[in-house]
Amino acid sequence: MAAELPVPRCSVSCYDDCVLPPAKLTGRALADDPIAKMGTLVRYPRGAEIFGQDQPAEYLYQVVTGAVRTFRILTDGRRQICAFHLPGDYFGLEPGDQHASYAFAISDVQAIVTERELVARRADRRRDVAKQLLVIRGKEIQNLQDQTLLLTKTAEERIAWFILQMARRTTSSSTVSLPMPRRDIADYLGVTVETISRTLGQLESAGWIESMSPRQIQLKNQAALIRLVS
Amino acid sequence: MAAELPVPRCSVSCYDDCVLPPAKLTGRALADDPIAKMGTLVRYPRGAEIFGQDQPAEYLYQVVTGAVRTFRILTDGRRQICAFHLPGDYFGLEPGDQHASYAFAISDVQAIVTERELVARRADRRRDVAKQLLVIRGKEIQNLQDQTLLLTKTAEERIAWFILQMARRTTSSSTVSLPMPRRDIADYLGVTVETISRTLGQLESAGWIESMSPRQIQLKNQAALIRLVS
DNA sequence: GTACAATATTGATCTAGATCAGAAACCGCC
DNA sequence: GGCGGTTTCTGATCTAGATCAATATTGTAC
Repeated sequence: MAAELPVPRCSVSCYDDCVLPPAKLTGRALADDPIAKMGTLVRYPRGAEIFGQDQPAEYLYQVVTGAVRTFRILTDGRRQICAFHLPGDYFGLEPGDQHASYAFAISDVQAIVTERELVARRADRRRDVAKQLLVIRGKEIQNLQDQTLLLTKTAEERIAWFILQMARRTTSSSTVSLPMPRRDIADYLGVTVETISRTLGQLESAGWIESMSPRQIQLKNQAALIRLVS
Repeated sequence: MAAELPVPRCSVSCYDDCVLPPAKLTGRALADDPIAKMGTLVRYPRGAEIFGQDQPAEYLYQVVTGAVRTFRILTDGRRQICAFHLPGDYFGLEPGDQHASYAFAISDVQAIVTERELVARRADRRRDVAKQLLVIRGKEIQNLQDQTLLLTKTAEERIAWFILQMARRTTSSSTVSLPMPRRDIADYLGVTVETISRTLGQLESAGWIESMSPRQIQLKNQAALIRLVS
């Protein structure tokens, strides 16, 4: 399952249509981002392990296309999804020098992979690199704050929030793609898959969303969803 | 309620015995910590507001004595405690330039207060300052990861975890002090005060803890608590 | 296309913890 | 010390969402 770092092949995936076209983000990343410029583009096939918990954290990753989940396995066997990483997002910059989570490719993934040590050395000399590292951690803090806030809310609020967040992070059209299976969403929001299903059903009955397929939903009444998460 | 920055007075508090004697931590902070050296010591009386949500985040704080809570007020009126800050802990280094939370003194507090702009300028020139900022954010990420993990667990596990964490963060003796009221613990752990009370009662019946007073408990069977949070 | 496995939905119970209500303990103050 | 407000504890219900169980749908491989 583990993918060696240079994996220069990419199978065709049924989820390819679920993810954001990478063009503009790659452009931004390569132009404005001092770290991405240092790295090399690596491809991971769907389901591949990008890194494992407790492995040495040697690389820093930025998603270019596809979707990545990072998660931890708890002692009771439960799985906690830490985050979903979409094009433009960084992951793998752990507080320690060991990965605190697993990272797997949800769909086929292209990512810019940079040696952490190289980044660290560069940050010593260049302020913009040091600044960028601080910004990456700042974003991660905000995501975690959102997640903790979320975990104190009702299932309906969590799921509405998740849909809106995915809408914001992927295409801005009213069609939201959920590249990950229900199990992942459940483990991220701290509810069961059954609750996800039921609640999506309720939101659809209310006429606020419409499900095209399990991985593709339409926003019919975004304002109502926003009011719900307020 | 808002405390102007130089508040050079300190009333005597009944909670003074609940907090860690500051000597060794202050020593470490001033000696090893390149940021703390830049700041000035400020006192806040119990209950004082240190900063408010949406205020410009001009300062960075490090607790020297006492305890601070940071929290957010949600749109539904509920209060979410973000963190408790004990001697040695930094707070106020927001991802943005506005505070995302309130900070209040739980007991009388002494804190080293440093201008963020000064820190930022210094970080441009000195690698150790830039590094320290990254470390502070790294610690915050770990705390938030712990909290998200916690919020998916049962009330008993959350409370046992909280006691152990407080034991670790304050004196290492078997007596744990909880300087904050039950309401704060409840809002931090995402349970009700009633559940806190009942669960502490259960832990006491099990012979794992013994409550000296509401704010002071003895660990009778630390191993059992650790097994519980595993 | 057909078949099989994985994923998602729907239905019927059960329970941890919320909520509501009140009693007891504690603290600061005079 | 005794008083009044806050904090904590205890008891009785209620409910959101978990769990258990079965069915339906979807995607993949042949």
